[in-house]
Amino acid sequence: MPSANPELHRTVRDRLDQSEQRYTVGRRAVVTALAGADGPVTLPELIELAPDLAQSSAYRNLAVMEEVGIVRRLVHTTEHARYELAEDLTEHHHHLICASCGVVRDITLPAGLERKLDSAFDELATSEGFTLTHHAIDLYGRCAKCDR
Amino acid sequence: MPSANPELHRTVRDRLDQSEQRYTVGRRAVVTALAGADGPVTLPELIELAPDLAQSSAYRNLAVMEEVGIVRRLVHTTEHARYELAEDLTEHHHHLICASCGVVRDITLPAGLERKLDSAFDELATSEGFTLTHHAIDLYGRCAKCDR
DNA sequence: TTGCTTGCAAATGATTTGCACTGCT
DNA sequence: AGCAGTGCAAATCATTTGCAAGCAA
Repeated sequence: MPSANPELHRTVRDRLDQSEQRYTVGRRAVVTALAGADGPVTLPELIELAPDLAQSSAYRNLAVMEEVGIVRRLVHTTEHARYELAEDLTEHHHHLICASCGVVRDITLPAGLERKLDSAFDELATSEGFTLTHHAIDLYGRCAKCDR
Repeated sequence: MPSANPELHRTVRDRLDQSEQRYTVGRRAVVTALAGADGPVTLPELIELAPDLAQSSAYRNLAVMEEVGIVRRLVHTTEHARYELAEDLTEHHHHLICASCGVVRDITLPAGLERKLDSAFDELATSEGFTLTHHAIDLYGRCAKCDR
């Protein structure tokens, strides 16, 4: 997160309060570390940023704060990895993911939109010094079955 | 993948040949299973679709075929999960990922583009019976450091 | 034959959990 | 005091690997 929101800690505390959770030193350390990083952080990185925190506490605090909506964990699934055929063997597509049951469905965007995206993405990446190879878009929601 | 490409197996065999790899029964079973699924598949699912395959062989075949570019594994990182603050605590952003060194940098798209995407995504999801909550876009490439 | 592939069982490594202790409230 | 939070070490679970046997070139 580029710039730390000054009210961040207050907001976090409020949100924890609402869930009858405390804003402990360890949790504050996690939030501060995440807020100071310029991208999502792995657990070893987090512990490097907050060396006083035990590994297990880091995991536990992350879990609590994820539950309460303060932290986001970036993986498609907690459990098993997912595999698919390479794109040049199929066709360019993206994923529609049900946050409730976990199904993942392939979807295709309109060609015009994809073209527009490609150039926008390229421009952005170039300005950051990256050479792009591909992109992935995940849409999260609830599927018809889980929605009722 | 909705419909199985009839030349799929030929292409796969060619690609394996080029890397001095064999197209064995087990590998064919993996490809057939992936081609028949309507989305990316977990390992337990794969084994259900190809029951004669031992778990370890499934993993090994997936690894070989990923190496050769036949299979794609959908995870942000093989090793540690990554965490970040929830979006309502920061701001809506996406990720620029270096495929070589693994760094992940936050990026922001032009507001106009985001708006356009939102409506396009919503429309698409709705037509599939999904109610969208959010989306994630990952741009993959090589960072300046790894690129030279 | 020669070497890649397989299955099984054991090893590895990230994440989780039991338990006793510490520290808020 | 009472209970949530912590650290440590042990447990779990997905994935990987060693090894002996099977199969293709």
